[in-house]
This record gives sequence, structure tokens and C-alpha cells, in this order.
Amino acid sequence: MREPKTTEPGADHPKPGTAAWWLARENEPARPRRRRSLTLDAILDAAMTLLDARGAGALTMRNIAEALGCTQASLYRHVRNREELVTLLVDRAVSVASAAPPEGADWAEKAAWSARRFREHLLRHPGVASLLRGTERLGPNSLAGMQYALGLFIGAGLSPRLASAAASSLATFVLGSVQFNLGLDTADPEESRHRRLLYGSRDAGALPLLVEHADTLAAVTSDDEFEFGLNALLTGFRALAAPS
Amino acid sequence: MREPKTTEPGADHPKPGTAAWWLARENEPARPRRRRSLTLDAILDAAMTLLDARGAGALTMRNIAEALGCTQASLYRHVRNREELVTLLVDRAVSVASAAPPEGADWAEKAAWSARRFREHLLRHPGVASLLRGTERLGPNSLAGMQYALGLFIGAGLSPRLASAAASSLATFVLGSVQFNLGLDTADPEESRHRRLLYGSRDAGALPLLVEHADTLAAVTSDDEFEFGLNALLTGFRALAAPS
DNA sequence: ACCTGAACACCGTTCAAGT
DNA sequence: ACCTGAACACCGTTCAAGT
Repeated sequence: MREPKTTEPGADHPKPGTAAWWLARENEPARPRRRRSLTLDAILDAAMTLLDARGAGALTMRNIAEALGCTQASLYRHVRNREELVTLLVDRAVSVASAAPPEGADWAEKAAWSARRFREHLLRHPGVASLLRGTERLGPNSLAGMQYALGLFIGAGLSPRLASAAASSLATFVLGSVQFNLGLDTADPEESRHRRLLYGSRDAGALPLLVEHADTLAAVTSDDEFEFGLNALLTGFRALAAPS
Repeated sequence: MREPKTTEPGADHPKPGTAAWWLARENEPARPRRRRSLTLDAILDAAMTLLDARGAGALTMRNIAEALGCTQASLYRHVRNREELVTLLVDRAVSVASAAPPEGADWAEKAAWSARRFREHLLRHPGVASLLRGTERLGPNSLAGMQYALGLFIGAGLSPRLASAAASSLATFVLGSVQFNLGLDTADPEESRHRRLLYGSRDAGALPLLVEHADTLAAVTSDDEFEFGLNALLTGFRALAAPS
């Protein structure tokens, strides 16, 4: 947001989160292992604590520095800018995705289990969900999740290409369903009541279905939506995997 | 973000985008129709122009005011805060969703047409896509889209409840697939090359499928992902609508 | 009744100067 | 080599004062 005056931003360095950036990162000359009081891990830990405790709005360089007892400027010794910090934080926060589902289940049950688990993790850490867009999923933890999903869908009979599309679709759906309901407690009876009022008071000529089914629509929770969509996606995967 | 010192934010007024907020909005005493040089519509027009031309990062109260030739403070006479402005802007920018698909197509083809059209609209206006989260979809234009989708899925044989879940799932998927690839041109050969390098250079012990299929995976575009996921979702809807 | 000017409390980022 | 202090150019929001 605060770009330097003369140079194009990112002309020198790839944008955090891109493949080029992750690649460049591991080819860097392995930070001189001096006695450092401040480490990248400590910064990310502090950032994660802050994010969980006070939300994405409180994730500022000043607050992170304060939590660590250093100055803002010190952070820039470990991180090129805030975007880079967020990219690293998000990949780290997403490690749960590679937890192993119960053995003995078929591929669809395993995929559903992982998707639900990922969603629950994000619901417990809404700050992470709110940061988890734009940023591409190419960090080590995201890649581990991708490897797992690929194995599942290839095992189900999809080509590597389609398995990749299936894995992305599922991740997109999980993330989208959390983000689209962020800060919106659809299970809250007060919110549900307001939605019923809103639907019911629309113009019945223009929006007849909303008016007619106001009660039903207002009662649908984001859990319902998620379960239905997950079910539909996996059913679709199964159909598309079956030999035509 | 800048909350007043003593009072809880939103203790007085509902959060922009919630059902309660949209309801409260239309019950307000219909702004005294004086000669006003500055109107809400003009503000939203300027904001939209700014958003398209310079992106979400440039959508500041200062820039909007400058474009209109007024001071920042004047904006607050028409809008309670920036969040409210964004909520109104997003609903307005989403009106395209209610365009009518070709007649004579079946419900699944119509749904696919609308989904593609919505996605293309968002891809052409990435600024809108980047703002279109959190904010719930309860504005007039969102509701029009919902009415349309409900009609489609009820016509396909789903109950109103499931039709609502289907409509939400589809919207979630479209939005998620755009946001998840924001600023990431998967069709860019340079980006694709970097992804191939990244996948190919992983540890073959831990991530064998990524290494083995690096070429294939790097070639998958976000268009491919979207088409596959859309197809899967609609196939799933069809299966779940059919009498078991 | 409407709009402005000026301030307030914040941001991310940089960099000379200290140790 | 590492960290600090202090600044710079921005934010959103408020409010007394003007017209």
C-alpha cells in the first residue's frame, strides 16, 4: 500500500506467496546463524497469538513488536514487509490440513472428514480465515495438504489433472464457505429472526420465493449449506470419476 | 479499526451488511430531500471508478473525496463509516448476477451460465472480488440473484431448504474460486514455469505425487479448476434432486 | 442545513545513528 | 552485526467553526 516513490513494487522481489517467492526463499543464503535475540519463529508465534486473541485488525507491526518487546523496525530484519509475514503466518496456520483421517474409510469419507476438520479449524481461528485469500497455497503445509488430496482423488480414479482440479475445488469451497459467513453467526436466533423479517418484507411481485419461504430460508444455517455443498461436490467427483 | 474510546462499536447501530442493518436502513426517515450537491449515488459512482481504476488499496475516504472535489468529512454525512460504503458498493457491483440466461436451456445449463457470467464479471473487476467477503449477501441485488437461483433449483426438484443451500454453495464456489486466485495469473507461462519448478523440486519422499506430476499440475489453470468444480457441483445437485 | 479545516489516534516503512 | 528512535507519508473518524 505504501509503495516506494521511484521503483515499481516487486520489480526486485517476487510477490509473497507466489511460486517464485517460495522458490527464492529457500535459495537464500541461510541467514547467518549468529546469536539472535529475535527470530522469525518468535515473530510468527507472537503474530499468531495476537491474531487469535484480538483478530486480524490488531495484527499490526506495532502490536507484534510490542508483544515481543522490540521495535517495529526490528521486524523488518526478518521479514521484507507485512505481506510476507502474513503469507508465512497463513501457511503455518494451515498445517492442520494434513492430519490423517480415520483408516478404513473410503476416499469420499476421508475427503469429507478432512474438509470438515479444515473448516472447523478455520471457524476456531477466524482471524486466519480472514487472511487466507489472495495468498496462494504453495507453502509447505499447503503442499502437504495437496499431496494428500491428490492421493485420495487419484485413488478414486481421477487423472492427476482432474484430481488437482478436485482438490482445488474442495479447498476453494471450504475456504469460501467460511469466509462468506465470517462474523455472521447464522445459528444466532437474533440474526435468524432479522433475516426472516428481511425476506418476508420484500416485494412479493419481484421476489416471490423469498417472501413465500422466508421462514425456511431464515432457518438455514451455514452448517447446512456447507454439508449440502460438500455432499454435492463429492457426489459430483464420484460421478466424474466413474468410467462413462 | 479506529473504535471510539468509551462505547462499544456497533452497540448503537447494527453491523453493515447484516439483515438488521439492511432492515434499519429502509426504515430510516428518508433523508430530507433538500438540494444536495453531494449524493450517495455520486459517492458510490466515484468509489466504483476508483476501485476499477486503481484497486481496493486506493479506495480510501481521502481519494473518494478528492475525486468528488469535497472533503473527507462530507462523506460521513451520507455514510456512517467506510464499512457501510463498501457494503453498499459491493451490492451495487453485483447486480450483474441477475441477468437472464438463454431461454430453452435446462436448469443446470442456466445455473452454469449464470455462474460463469458472475465469475467473468468478478475477474473483470478484481477490486470488487477482493471486497466481496465477510459482507453478507443480503442487499437488493444479492437478493435478486438468490430469488433467481432458488427458482432454478426448486424447479429442478429440490426443496426450498436444499435449493437455498445449493444457491449458497454455488455462490460460495464462484466467489471462492475468484478470490483464491486473485492476482495470480495461472495462465501466465512464467508463473506456470515457477510452479513446475516448485513442485518438481520438493522432497520426493514426502510429496511424491507433486514431484511425479509436476508438469501436469503446473499446467492446470484456474479456468480448468473452475469448470471442473462447477461441473461437479451441478452433477451433485442433480443427483441429490433426483428421487432416491 | 450543509460543508470545511484541522486535528486525533492510528497505520506500514525507512534510515541514520547508536551499541 | 544487530537494534533503536525518530521520522515520513499515509489511514479512518470526529467536531468545532464557518456559510
